[in-house]
Amino acid sequence: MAATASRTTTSPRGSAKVAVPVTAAGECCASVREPELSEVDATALARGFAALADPARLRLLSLLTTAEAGEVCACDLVEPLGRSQPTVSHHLKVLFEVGLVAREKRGIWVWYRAVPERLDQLRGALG
Amino acid sequence: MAATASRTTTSPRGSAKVAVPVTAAGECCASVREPELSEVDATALARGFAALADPARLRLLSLLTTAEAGEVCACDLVEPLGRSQPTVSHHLKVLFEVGLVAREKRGIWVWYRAVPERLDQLRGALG
DNA sequence: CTCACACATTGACGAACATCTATATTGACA
DNA sequence: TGTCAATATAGATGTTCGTCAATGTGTGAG
Repeated sequence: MAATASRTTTSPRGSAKVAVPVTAAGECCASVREPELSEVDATALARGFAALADPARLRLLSLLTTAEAGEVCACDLVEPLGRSQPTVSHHLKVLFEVGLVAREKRGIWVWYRAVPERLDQLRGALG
Repeated sequence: MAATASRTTTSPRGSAKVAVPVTAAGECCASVREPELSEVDATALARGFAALADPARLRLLSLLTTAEAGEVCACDLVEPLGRSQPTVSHHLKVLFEVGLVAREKRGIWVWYRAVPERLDQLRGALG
């Protein structure tokens, strides 16, 4: 029950805006600053932030974004992370699936690099 | 095993940087752009992003940040969210505990507002 | 004092997650 | 072809999370 319709008491300042949003479902840049963020857009955004909601993945991103070569061999990510190889592989997969990192297989090794455009996209959703 | 030390094969370009970071543990603004983000900083950051990793909470933030009055009564958040009152209360608590929203009790009602500085802080951590 | 309402807390339950060990897959080289 | 190294996948396990119904807490009206 909205406060505006309740009791005989003084209502707490007119009810919340219900302005119908223009937010197209598949739009490029949903943001928290948009009125009435749709459930669909919110779910997509949440998936992005969920990928950032783990210390191991944040540290992976840190290692990748600050790598002077712009890319790092997966084999050089295991030890600094202090987790098992399968765990690191798992986290890299999560980051890859949400588009935060790209990978390229060269011979035996797989090289990972950050995708700054995707980071910017998520940053944009916060402001 | 780092690729640099393995086999007789051509090693994949010198091993990753191991530069000791200056990142003070309790520092204000840890970021993914910092080299060797510490586990402690990463965990703190991850907690922040975890609060953003849910559609319901993102929609709550959207409702709060775009409220023209700058604040919204909790009673006006339940229906637009399409979740039960206890669930909405739970999500507001999560947002409150990570500092993304502030609350003020006035009489029967509780008014919530977004804390843009905190949002900016998380945004800063991405760039 | 008592009732009705706003909001928070509790407890339960299923889903999702982080991590590990073990194993499969892929590519290089002898 | 067979072996070894780098990654990925599978399966298992303990933990965290989102949700709701039920209940508790506090506040204003009568």
